[in-house]
Order: sequence, then structure tokens, then C-alpha cells
Amino acid sequence: MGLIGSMLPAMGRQYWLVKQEPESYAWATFEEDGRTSWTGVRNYQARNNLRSMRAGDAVLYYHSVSDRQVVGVARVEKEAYPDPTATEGDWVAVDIVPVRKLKVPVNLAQLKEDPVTSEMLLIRHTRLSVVPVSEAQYLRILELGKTPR
DNA sequence: GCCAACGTTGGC
DNA sequence: GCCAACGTTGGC
Repeated sequence: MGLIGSMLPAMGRQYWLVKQEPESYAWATFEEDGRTSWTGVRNYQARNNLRSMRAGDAVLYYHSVSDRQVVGVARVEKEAYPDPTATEGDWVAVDIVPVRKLKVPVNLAQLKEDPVTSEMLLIRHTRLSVVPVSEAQYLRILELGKTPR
């Protein structure tokens, strides 16, 4: 994040959630790497969400398929740029860095039970791999994960 | 492993 | 522009 980005007030921050199969790129690997380029998105709605990300936005990290739980919080480090893995088409990537692992992972069943998080696009639009999250939903997930802000 | 949901492709 | 066929995702 550049000087301007670091000076932006936190109140304008947006919240997101990205999905990844742990077999493809687990949170633990992400933490070891310290930073990653979020490439490979090939869905227009997901791409538009990547484009809307701003440096400093919070990104929940969800393990899909075999794990089905939110496991950590990341932060947008570099805003959308052309996806280097795309050989054709108009696709973008962003760079994210791990911020903290949730003290307790929050699983899909919990998210469905909770009245706040059950409205999430993660649940209502299951095939979208990059989704916006409301501040209330974000805070509720941290609470369920017994994780300080 | 199965299948429902969904997005994309291509024929017409 | 419609829609059937197909491929992929992801929960169960």
C-alpha cells in the first residue's frame, strides 16, 4: 500500500470474501508465502468484484469443498491489474496479504444458522468465488471466530 | 461419488 | 435472441 492508501481513513473500508479449495492454495501456504497474487478468476461477476477492491479492504478467506469454513482475514495490498495467467480475455488479479488466522474457524453450518451471516452471497450465490460482505457480516464472523478486530 | 445450480457456448 | 447441451463448482 502506498502513502496515500495508508492515509485513507479506515471507515471507507470495504469487506470481501474469497473462496479457495485448501487443496489448491491453503491458508497455511498463504501465510508462509506472506503475499499472493489472486489470479485465475474467470467469472465476470467475480472479476467485477476484484475490480472494486481497494487497497486496505478486508478479505475473509474461505476454504471451500473439503473444509467449508472461514479460516482467516487478509487485506488487499495491490488493486486490480491484468491477470498474468490469462492468455486471452479481460481478466484481472489483485494482491492480498494475510492479516490473521481466525482463532476458531467459522464453518458453513454456523454461517447458515446465524441470522446475520445466513444472508451472505457466499450462501445465496454459492458459485461466486469473490463476493462482497457487509460490515455487520464481517464483524459477526470475527465474533463467531473469537477473533479480535 | 453424486447431483443441483449455474454460467457459457453454439446451433438455429 | 432463444434455448439445449455442456462443463464447472461446490455442498452433501
